Amino acid sequence: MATEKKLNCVILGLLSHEELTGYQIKKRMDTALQYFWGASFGSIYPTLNGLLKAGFATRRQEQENGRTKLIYTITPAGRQHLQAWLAQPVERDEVRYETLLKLFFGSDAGPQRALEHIARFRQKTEQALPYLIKTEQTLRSIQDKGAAHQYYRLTALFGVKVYGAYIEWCAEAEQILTGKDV
Amino acid sequence: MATEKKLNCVILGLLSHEELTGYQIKKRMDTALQYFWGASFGSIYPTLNGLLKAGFATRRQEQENGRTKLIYTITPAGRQHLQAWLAQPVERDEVRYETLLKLFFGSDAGPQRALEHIARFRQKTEQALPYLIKTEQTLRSIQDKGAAHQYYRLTALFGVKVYGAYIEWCAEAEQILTGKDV
DNA sequence: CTTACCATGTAAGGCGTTACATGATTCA
DNA sequence: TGAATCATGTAACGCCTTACATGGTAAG
Repeated sequence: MATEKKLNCVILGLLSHEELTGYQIKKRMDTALQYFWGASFGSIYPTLNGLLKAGFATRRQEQENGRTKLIYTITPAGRQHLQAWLAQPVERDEVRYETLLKLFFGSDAGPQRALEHIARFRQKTEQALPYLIKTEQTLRSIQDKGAAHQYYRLTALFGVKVYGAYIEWCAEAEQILTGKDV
Repeated sequence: MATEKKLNCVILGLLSHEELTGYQIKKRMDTALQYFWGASFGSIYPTLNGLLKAGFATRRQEQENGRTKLIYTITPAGRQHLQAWLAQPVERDEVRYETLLKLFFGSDAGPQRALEHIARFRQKTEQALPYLIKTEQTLRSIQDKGAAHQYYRLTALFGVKVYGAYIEWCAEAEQILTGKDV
């Protein structure tokens, strides 16, 4: 079956928990999945159509205050497909840190430039960290109320750990670049 | 100029340090850049041709034991282009953790499955970590001999920190899933 | 009244992977 | 002699982002 398209599985996964519109799916990606997966509207809507055609989801229209919503629901076939994918080993985790690229090649540009890149990286990280910490704490407190919470918590914890490591690294990198390093 | 293609910059960056063949470039990506950037031959060779056409690199042929090598060298225009890119703020760092996806949606599949995914993730991480630690230590010891080493060290240190966080997370996640968590 | 948000989609174009195709050398 | 490594490239195909296109509602 030649490597399943991941976005299919992400969306199927989200739909396995609750009915959603395309717009809401995008919001989940920008919040709960933010630190480990992302997608744009331009890929979400066509993917939803693909899911429909494949019989993995159905949709219905609803009006809410004059706004038309297309609400997607996962089908039994969709659940089955998702479970099959979930059971398979991970093919590949991918990272692409442009920040590290700019540091790796940054010796000619000098420490000032490197420190700027690190500062921006730190800022983004520090901005996202409180959300992650709060999410992890919330999920911890309710993990006995619904099996899924424990699994969400796992991923939030990952974010907390990794973002924490980012911040530590920023501090050490700054020390090294300013010569305050041992 | 509509967002520079990153692989151009990665390759230009590598060439700014030393002359390389396409094959060697691939090797650098599989070792030194491994934990923050990757690319396949199918993208490297066409990109090298693009660099040639753009005037950012030149190449010459050499024979070594009957093997034909095409060795690429960065041009002044290439260096200038690289420096301009280096000076611009990072547009986006990207991560895509399939492992976390499988955990996030993994409640129906149960803890056993989740633990398997974590075990494989841990294994890959533990396998790569010694290389990172050794690299960081080596670069630390020689960072006064050549400015670039300090910048390499920064990225190796990033790898050490982040992979360390991965391992910590694996341990905690296992505790949570096996109910040994507080 | 205007900005932000809710809501859905298409089109163009770029980027990248996989698979294919070829061929030499080195080492066990 | 067979496997691994060195070495270069193309073609098909898929996936995704950006930009475009549209239109309603809520809040300040």
